[in-house]
Amino acid sequence: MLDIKLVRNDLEKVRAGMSKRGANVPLDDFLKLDEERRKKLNEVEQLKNRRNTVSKEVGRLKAQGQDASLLIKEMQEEGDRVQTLDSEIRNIEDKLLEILLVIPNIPHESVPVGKDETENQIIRNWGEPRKFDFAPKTHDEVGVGIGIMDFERAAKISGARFVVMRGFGAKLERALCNFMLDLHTKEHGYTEIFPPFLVNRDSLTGTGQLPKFEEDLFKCVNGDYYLIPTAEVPVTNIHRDEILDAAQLPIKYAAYTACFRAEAGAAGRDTRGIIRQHQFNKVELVKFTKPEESYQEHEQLVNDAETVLKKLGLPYRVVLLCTGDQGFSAAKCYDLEVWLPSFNTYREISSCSNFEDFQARRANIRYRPGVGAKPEFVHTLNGSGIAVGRTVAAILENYQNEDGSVTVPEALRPYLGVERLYE
RNA sequence: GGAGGAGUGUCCGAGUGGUUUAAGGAGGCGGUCUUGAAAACCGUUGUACCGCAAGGUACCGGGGGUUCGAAUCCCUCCUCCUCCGCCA
Repeated sequence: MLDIKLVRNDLEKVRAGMSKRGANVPLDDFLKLDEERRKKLNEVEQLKNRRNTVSKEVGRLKAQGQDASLLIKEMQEEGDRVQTLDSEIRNIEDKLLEILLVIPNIPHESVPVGKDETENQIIRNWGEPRKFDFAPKTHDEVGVGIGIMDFERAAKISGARFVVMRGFGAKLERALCNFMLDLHTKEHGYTEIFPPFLVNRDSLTGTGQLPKFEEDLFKCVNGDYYLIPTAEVPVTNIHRDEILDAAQLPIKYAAYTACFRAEAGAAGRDTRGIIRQHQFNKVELVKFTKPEESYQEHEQLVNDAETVLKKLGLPYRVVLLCTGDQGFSAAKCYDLEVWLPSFNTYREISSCSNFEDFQARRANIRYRPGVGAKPEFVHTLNGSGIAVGRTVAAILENYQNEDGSVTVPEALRPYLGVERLYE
């Protein structure tokens, strides 16, 4: 959510930000409503002031046994006006909030202006895509081949975009989760969190998924619960409506969760394999920082996520998303893209965003800069550290052998207990 | 799911319609005293919104209502505790 004062006082900056994104928002309606609200607020507060004064006088008169019926009668009439104004103001505030909640964040100045993913900027590459002396298979061919993935039974049990992982496949998922959590908690200083997978509306509004992206979410039919699309939601909302100590910052959390996405609008895309599933595992990194430190923490967050790929020996590149490709809440976002031989290209495996105070304002997450100082909004950041399902796909494709077996990356051997996966 | 109890400021805690602009205590901050510290004493200590300012308005779990006036009365929702039932 943008600062209402920024919209009011620096409309041009907001307009420029929106146009860089290609977003169309009703800013003029907003300003008109805002002005109307202030006008009515002024009037009603004056009336209330009078009412408060007169009511005290009534109390005083009654305490002295005197008649106050004249004053009471007078206030009865004003009461109606107060009630009307109050409800009008509530109405306007609802509308203002409604608009404010669907305005995306303003991109940071370092973000390249562009309309879609073709204008993203490649920042750096790591590792050399392997040259195969045989025709590499797709990850699902490899997985099905060695009996660790079962799509047919998953379709029977649940439907399309699900997979049953079996034996060392299941163990590989678990090993990767543990490997990533160990890395981030032991070497990068994150505190491990295991949050709820079902959250309420307020949490999803806090991080920006609601009200605009309801169709991407799975909603429970009984109770006001949604399945989390990412651990970002429950973990960021841990500190909703809180005032944090400056000394605590930055707060760094790492969380494993399953993630659930409806993939509305992705029909026909990535239907093969486990690249795009309704349910997938992810280790997520979340930070709460002081505003002046968030961009430096953002770079470090990207490094922390990159370390996972480096240790696994998976070639990847870092991409800075352009204004038109950024998520709704982000001010700046880097994607990590891993090399997938069967696609003959890099595919997103991690997304690391700085939201500045956009989420903090929605979720009311503040900190006190010093003793007695006024609370200010923190900056929130998060990034995949990293998506487990896509990592499985990347390992199966990059580490496959001609006989259909898969070499286990060295970093994972202590977790899996074997050096090679085969049928 | 059923029955009962409870939610007050950073914390504890008083307060069932009118000087409550929320008592009192603890903690924090500032000061006096002291070589220093402790103790004692004095002062101070929430958030948001409107306003150039003076100032005003709102907030006692959330929302709505009654009333000239609500922490206090009514409705509704949420959370926590106790007991019962069910349950991994």
